[in-house]
Amino acid sequence: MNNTNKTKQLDPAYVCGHKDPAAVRELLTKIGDKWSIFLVLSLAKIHGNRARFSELERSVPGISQRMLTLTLRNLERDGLVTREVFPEVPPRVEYELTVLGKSLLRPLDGLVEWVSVNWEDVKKAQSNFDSK
Amino acid sequence: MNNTNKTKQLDPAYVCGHKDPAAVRELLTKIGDKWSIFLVLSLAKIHGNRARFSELERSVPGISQRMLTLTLRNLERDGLVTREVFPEVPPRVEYELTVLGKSLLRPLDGLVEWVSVNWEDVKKAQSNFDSK
DNA sequence: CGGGATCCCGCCTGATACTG
DNA sequence: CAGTATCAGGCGGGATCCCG
Repeated sequence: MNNTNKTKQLDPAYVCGHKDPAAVRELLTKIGDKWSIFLVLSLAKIHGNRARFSELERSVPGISQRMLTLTLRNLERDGLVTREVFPEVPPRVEYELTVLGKSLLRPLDGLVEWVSVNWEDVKKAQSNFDSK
Repeated sequence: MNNTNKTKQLDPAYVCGHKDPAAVRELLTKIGDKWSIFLVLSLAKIHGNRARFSELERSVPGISQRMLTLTLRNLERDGLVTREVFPEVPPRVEYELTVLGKSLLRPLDGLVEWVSVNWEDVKKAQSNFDSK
């Protein structure tokens, strides 16, 4: 948990002052990563939040084997997914969202919701900006 | 919202039963951008959500002039900030969060909150992972 | 003061090949 | 099947110079 606790829900100062901005930025960088969110969200919608390597590879078209591996490693390192290796032939490895990983889905949904509501405005602003 | 309901279940990019995945990813990429969030959050905590170029440069330590300019341009293009030039000598330019920009603070705060609560766990997971 | 224009390097990432 | 190893291209971003 955190120590300082001046919780003002929407006060911008809270956003900037209260918490280490580097940590926030680090998280957002992770989240902003193309493959990370696709993987987290893919796992989120899979039954049991669990899938093996090849399943994930198929469920995230366009991802290279390399990036799939690297991204999964990072997610594992961050404690967002678990990696379980089964000593079989051929080998089988399953990845699963942790409780921590699932908890991230909630704030993530907040952003997704924001996109649903405001994305058209953003696109409109963009095309308007570009036409000048 | 409006997009055709051709919900491709197998579309990897399809986000958890939500809208346009590319848009979500695009937003997250923007948000994940180091300087973008720092600028948005800086503006958020400034009185009137308004500041001039040099103020922002000072309030976001480490940002280069180039990135400040580029990032502000992008934010303006996305309709998140406005840019107002005053025909003076020396020139003065002020940037201000738009209503749209401010609305983004709310979901953003959700992530910040998540960091406050879970960041230690993430760090713990990381060091634990690294020590193996 | 608030940029625009260039140069340039590091790292991210994709493609390809190999392996337990 | 689930990776690792290696090479190469792109580009994000800093540093620098200049201008209205």
